[in-house]
Amino acid sequence: MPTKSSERKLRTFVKGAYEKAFSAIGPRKWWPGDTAFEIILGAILTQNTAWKNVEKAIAKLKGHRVLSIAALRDLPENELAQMIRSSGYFNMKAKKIKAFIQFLDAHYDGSLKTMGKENLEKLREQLLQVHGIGPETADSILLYAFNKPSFVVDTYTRRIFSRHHIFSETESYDAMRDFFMKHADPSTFNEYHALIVHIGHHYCAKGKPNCGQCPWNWIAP
DNA sequence: GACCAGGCACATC
DNA sequence: GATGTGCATGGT
Repeated sequence: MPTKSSERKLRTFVKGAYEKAFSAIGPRKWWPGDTAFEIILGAILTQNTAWKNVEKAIAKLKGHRVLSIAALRDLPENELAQMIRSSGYFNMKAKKIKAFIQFLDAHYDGSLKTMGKENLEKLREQLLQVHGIGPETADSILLYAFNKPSFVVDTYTRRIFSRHHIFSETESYDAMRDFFMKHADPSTFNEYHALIVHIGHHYCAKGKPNCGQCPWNWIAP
């Protein structure tokens, strides 16, 4: 149980980190993707995968003119898997994409527009029931495809903020999400996560706190 | 060749 | 509830 003064420090760090990062780096204008559906596909395809490999997969889908709900609904799973090879785990991800479309058809008559009218908590609960959609993917979809204020936590969030001793390296996903939901401004959730990913690319995967190479000055007071 | 990349499901203790 | 493992390509 954090004390009131430590709580205040954390809140200050969270707000300050965003402001520092924003002024150091500038707006990221995320998520990269033209439509809500493309964002959802990207969220699934980027699971534990470098974005560059996802771009190739999405380009291939576009090239075959199957980057739409209707086209992917009819495309056999094994053909879909081959098109998204570059994103890795392609058999699993093809199954996940199919599972999402089945969910959309079953609950929202295949309409993302209808789906977007549902409230955040209900949607999150439903998304987490879909095969292949865990907390990060669910929050990415909610925040970037549907503009709902659900903070996205990822491997970089854990890495960066644990190195700054804001929370432990083994902190649970929900605890970290709750932390940002409580301490950050909802209107910044979108940019905040985008900035974290940008910063994360500059933090060495292994490394001690303040190893001298990671750009601490981007967020530290 | 090792390690990493914007996770998740499932088995087992 | 914590811990371990399979999934897989592509860049450094």
